[in-house]
Amino acid sequence: MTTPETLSIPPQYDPAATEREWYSRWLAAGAFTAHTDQSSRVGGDRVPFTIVMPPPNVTAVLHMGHGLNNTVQDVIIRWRRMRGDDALWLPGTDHAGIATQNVVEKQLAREFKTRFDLGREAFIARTAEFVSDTGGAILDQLRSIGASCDWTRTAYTLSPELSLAVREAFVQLYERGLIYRGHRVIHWCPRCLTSLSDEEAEHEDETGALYHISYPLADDPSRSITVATTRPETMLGDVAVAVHPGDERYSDVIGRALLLPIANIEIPVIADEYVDPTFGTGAVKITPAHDPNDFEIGKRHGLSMPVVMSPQATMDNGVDAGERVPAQLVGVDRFEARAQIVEMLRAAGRLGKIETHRHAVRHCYRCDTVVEPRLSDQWFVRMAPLAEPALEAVRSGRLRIIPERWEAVYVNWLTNIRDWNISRQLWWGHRIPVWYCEDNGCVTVSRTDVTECATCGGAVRQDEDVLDTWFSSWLWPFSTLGWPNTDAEDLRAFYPTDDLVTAPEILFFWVARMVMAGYAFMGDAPFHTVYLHGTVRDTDHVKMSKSLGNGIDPLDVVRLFGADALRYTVIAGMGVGADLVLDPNDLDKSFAPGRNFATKLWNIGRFLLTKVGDEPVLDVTDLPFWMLTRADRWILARLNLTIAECDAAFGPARPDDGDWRPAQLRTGLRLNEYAESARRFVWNELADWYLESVKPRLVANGTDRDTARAVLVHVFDAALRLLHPVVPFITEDLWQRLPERPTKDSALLCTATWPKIGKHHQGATEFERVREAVDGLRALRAQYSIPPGKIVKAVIRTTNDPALYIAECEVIAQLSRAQLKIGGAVDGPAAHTLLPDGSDLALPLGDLVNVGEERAKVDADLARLVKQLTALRGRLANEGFVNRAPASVVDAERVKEREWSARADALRTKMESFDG
RNA sequence: GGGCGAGUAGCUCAGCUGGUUAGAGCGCCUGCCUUACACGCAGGAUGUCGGGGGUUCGAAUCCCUCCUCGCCCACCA
Repeated sequence: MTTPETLSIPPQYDPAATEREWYSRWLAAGAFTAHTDQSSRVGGDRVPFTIVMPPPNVTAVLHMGHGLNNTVQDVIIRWRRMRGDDALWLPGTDHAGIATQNVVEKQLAREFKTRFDLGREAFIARTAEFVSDTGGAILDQLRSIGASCDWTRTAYTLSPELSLAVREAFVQLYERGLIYRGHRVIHWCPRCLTSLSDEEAEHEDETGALYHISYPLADDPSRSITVATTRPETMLGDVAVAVHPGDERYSDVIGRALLLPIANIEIPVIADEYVDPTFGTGAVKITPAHDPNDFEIGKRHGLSMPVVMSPQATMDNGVDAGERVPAQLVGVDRFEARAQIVEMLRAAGRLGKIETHRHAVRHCYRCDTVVEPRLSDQWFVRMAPLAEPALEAVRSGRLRIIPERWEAVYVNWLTNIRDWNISRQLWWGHRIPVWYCEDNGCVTVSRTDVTECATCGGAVRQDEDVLDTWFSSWLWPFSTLGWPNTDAEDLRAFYPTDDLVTAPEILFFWVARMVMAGYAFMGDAPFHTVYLHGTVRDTDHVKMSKSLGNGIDPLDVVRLFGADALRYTVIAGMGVGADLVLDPNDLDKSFAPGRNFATKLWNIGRFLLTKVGDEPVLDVTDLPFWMLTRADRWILARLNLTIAECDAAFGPARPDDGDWRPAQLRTGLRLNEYAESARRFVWNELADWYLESVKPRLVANGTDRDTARAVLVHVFDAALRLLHPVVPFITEDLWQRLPERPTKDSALLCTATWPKIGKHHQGATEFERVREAVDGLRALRAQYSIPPGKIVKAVIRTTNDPALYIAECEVIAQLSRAQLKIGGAVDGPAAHTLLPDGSDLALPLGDLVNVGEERAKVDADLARLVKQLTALRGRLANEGFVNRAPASVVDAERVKEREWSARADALRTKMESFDG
């Protein structure tokens, strides 16, 4: 037998070594691997629970946003794993078309090269090499925060398997008439040299100018029409000026010609309902190739559509432009051209007033360049038919979004959905599976590569463009499981998945589109719950980002405090859907909650384990009622309550019968409440009360020691299970050190079962009376400034069953440092406290009376000063000025110190005489 | 322009469908290195729950209104 003293538990918890050790043991045991054949959907005996990880960009480096996102997923998946589900958390990365291409192009730029110098094949090879060298590093980083992903199923959007899915999806949609090639004005990034979807061109409010330009009538130069524009450089592409058909100011000029300044071209005045006669001058210049509205008007009126800018957004005579752009402007950047054209107009006397104007300008979401509307040929997905089932999913309760308020945003977007431009003029991505015949121009859309024209056998050429990155991401919940092979075991076992955890920023980019794809290709929603968490921000509430330099590297936090501290801080500190505010300049403070809790947990374990020893313990359920003390029954009851609270906070894992009932829509996944319940139990109940009260029982030999050991181990075992999802490493390490016990059901805590609510014992709340007595005594001690070391005598006179207090006398004495007498008279003056059960708690005062009064007086005198100081100090400390307090504060502090030290001396003298 | 969210202790935030004395962490104050833990223990202070109305026996919680922030969406040139 090993005696408690010989057990070796390091006094300091070493996160680095512990985390490395346990993570590799979990991996070695295959603890994270889901088992296809265990899924109840294919005849197994476990209900599947699946989360697909939002794939980070393959070249990404872990930041706090990832840390938060993946911690949430890990807490959920570990919870389900312990609940006995066939839990699958499927990890992977996204090839991230534009983002990755940009990274490699930047590398090339340092070598003074462009991708065109390399050519398409060499560029793709180089990018692929870069990705295979450095890519996926983020997945390794996720291991260090404890992510329990099934790494055997790691996916990548550009892998052969997923590329097959992409091609299948494209062809299917084309065959269903949902993909088409369109000729229209799209958002064009002149830096990335590609088109963008509406979602990728982000609005940003900017102060610009509204330039008024007068266009003279061709046949009467004395008259002119004034138009207003924020983009004068596009005037060279004007093909008309439009007015409202009912606008009397212009009724006589409709149909007549205007002379477009600079270009010196005649353009007509046309009438169109689109024009708002009350806005500006009521006349609008029409530039069909560089404005989506003008494009529509142009189509209605059969106007030509001259392109006057190059793809790089320099002025240029493009398609249909003739010589509109004068030689001096060709090649000039659009913003420089704007300035020059304004000057030219001024010189020609055609420039009117210039007003400052606030308006939204669209920017490229990858490089922030101002997007240029541009006429071109692109591939589009017809979205309205796809949106229908996605809307129905939310309306019927098949799909819930947490927090609920995002549902309205989701519905609004889907209701007003526009077609999705999916072609990108990039090289890094899935090439569009369309081939054009060189001879007859016929188009072949194919699942397999095409080498010759199907009709004429002539040479074919594949479409040069690649697909939007999100065209592969939207297939993620099923492409990663084996689709388009609909017989794939994983697909049958795990689709539909369960929860999707992500940030609201990609609700449209990704989440809504996944729902649409789920219905379009699998006939069902890809998941039943979308959990949208907040954003990580700094103390100024600015979103953390590497470029702003206000980020926190999660790996720094892991290094300093351990992964558990990071995880606990993040989970406990974040309400559902709320942002998480952390201070990048004070990691100690930001992660104190997690660090402190991990240390506390370690110390609880260290104490408990050394006292309990390593002989096997009894099963607590076998212990007869009479062997349990009040403290035992109380802590067992608190454990039951805590389990219930944790279960309630997590909520139902899935809807009972396919659809969520209205009452369930807002329940569950309150991870902060779960963490707080578990923390409160181990710290404020187990450590502060039970552990303290059980100390004497553990040093004495006999059956009561065994009872205490059994309860202690049982309760701590359960607590570690409850805490495991949020702090997996430290709980696993402590759990492994617990002595042999009948309830140990797994070699690893990681795969052990979630605690169940145990037997309810009679009188489980009686221990509360002990707590109240101790609280009462402690309060009296504080009130009368009794030194901590001094043992006082106290008397409890109870109208209830005095046996309760008698039996717990030792515990009360231990916790309050009082010699307790039950019943009897009190000699001389005494301080009294009425306990909640009606008992009278009396503390004989002797000489203490005066001390108490004096103390009360001092307190009253200084209360206001202290109050003000506290507030002021708090504010100053918070602003970092704690050492530079204004003189008045320092003075006030001094006064207070002097007062206190004088009074304290007097008190001390009195106390000493009392002690003697 | 439309929609949504937030405003609760010095700071960051919980407080769900209205019900004892409004909570936590950090910070602050007092006292303790009490052989598990000073990243701790014990005790303590601090809130006209953004302002103003209303509903109710009762409101931080429901309704109206105003103020201040933040986010999302949007083709008025």
